[in-house]
Amino acid sequence: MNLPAVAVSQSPEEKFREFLATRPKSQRFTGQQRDMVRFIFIQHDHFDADHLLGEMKKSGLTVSRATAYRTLTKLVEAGLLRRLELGQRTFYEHDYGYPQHDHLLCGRCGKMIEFQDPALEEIIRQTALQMGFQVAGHSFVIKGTCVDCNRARMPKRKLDMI
Amino acid sequence: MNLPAVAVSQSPEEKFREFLATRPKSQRFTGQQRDMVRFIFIQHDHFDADHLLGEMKKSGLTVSRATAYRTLTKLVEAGLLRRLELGQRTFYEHDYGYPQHDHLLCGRCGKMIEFQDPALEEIIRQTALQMGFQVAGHSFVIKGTCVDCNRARMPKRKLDMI
DNA sequence: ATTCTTGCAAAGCCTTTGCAACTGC
DNA sequence: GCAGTTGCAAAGGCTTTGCAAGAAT
Repeated sequence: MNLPAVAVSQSPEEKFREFLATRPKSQRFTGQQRDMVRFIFIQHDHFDADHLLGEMKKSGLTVSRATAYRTLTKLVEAGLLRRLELGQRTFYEHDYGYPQHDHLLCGRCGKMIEFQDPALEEIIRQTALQMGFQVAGHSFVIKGTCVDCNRARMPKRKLDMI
Repeated sequence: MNLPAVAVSQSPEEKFREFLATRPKSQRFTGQQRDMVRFIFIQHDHFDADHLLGEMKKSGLTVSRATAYRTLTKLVEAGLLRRLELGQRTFYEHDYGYPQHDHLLCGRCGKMIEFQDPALEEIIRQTALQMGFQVAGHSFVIKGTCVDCNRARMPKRKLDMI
């Protein structure tokens, strides 16, 4: 958890119930969905479907792969999760109760580091204006090597010399 | 072709030959590879493997799917092509002889619009500095609806009113 | 001649889907 | 009880790979 949370009045579970109830054709809130929402919002991780299934199973919760994918899609539609497309894999992270941000991705350890920069919004706004483009969203990932992996790779002296 | 090309002294084909010859274990330049390099650099498109195979076949050039993928990988390693990961698909575009830039992606027609903004470099530099992150590259895509698709969807009057 | 490349088909990965059984509402 | 959800297994879409035949140096 890198960035300060955003104040929200409803629990993720409540918000999801509400979302389901107010859909064009009302949808149901099931036990598996409840387990998933709770499990996902206990911790603040970036995760993919496979990772989630593994962790839930470890905790004694059972959800089928198909249901996991189907529910993740709904959670995104509900505004609870944000989808991150990295390479060929899809990752998810909290959207509800968490500020908009972007990521640095370490190619060595796979760690994702969050950051915010208001200047980015401005670039997007300006570019869109100039191009007559109507923005729906964006994806921005800086790739490289994180501090820890850098330190591990490079002798201390060399770092001092820089 | 949106942005002005960058002056280069070698043809893409020459550059690729040189790349192959100077690899740790020297690699060969084959007929299929030559066909691909030439074909790719005749036009300035964003394309994926499937699209490339289709267009080449139309032009009477034959390359197997496996070879296409293998050669595209080498062209990226050689610095001739840049890889763009969009959703689950991988796209390619010219890197050699073409300036660094980012993209707007229209969700309706799939068009990719290129743009440059020096402020982005600065954001990357600053963020990396602050996080002790060593940058290797980045991917930045603004998603939404392009001018043409906007016009097509919206009655003219409404546009005038804005 | 040697060693790398090609093409085919098979396999890999992640994700989606058809369908019968099941379960919220 | 009706309509939406689950789980299974099968299928999908894109990419990679093992291997024998072919080509570049």
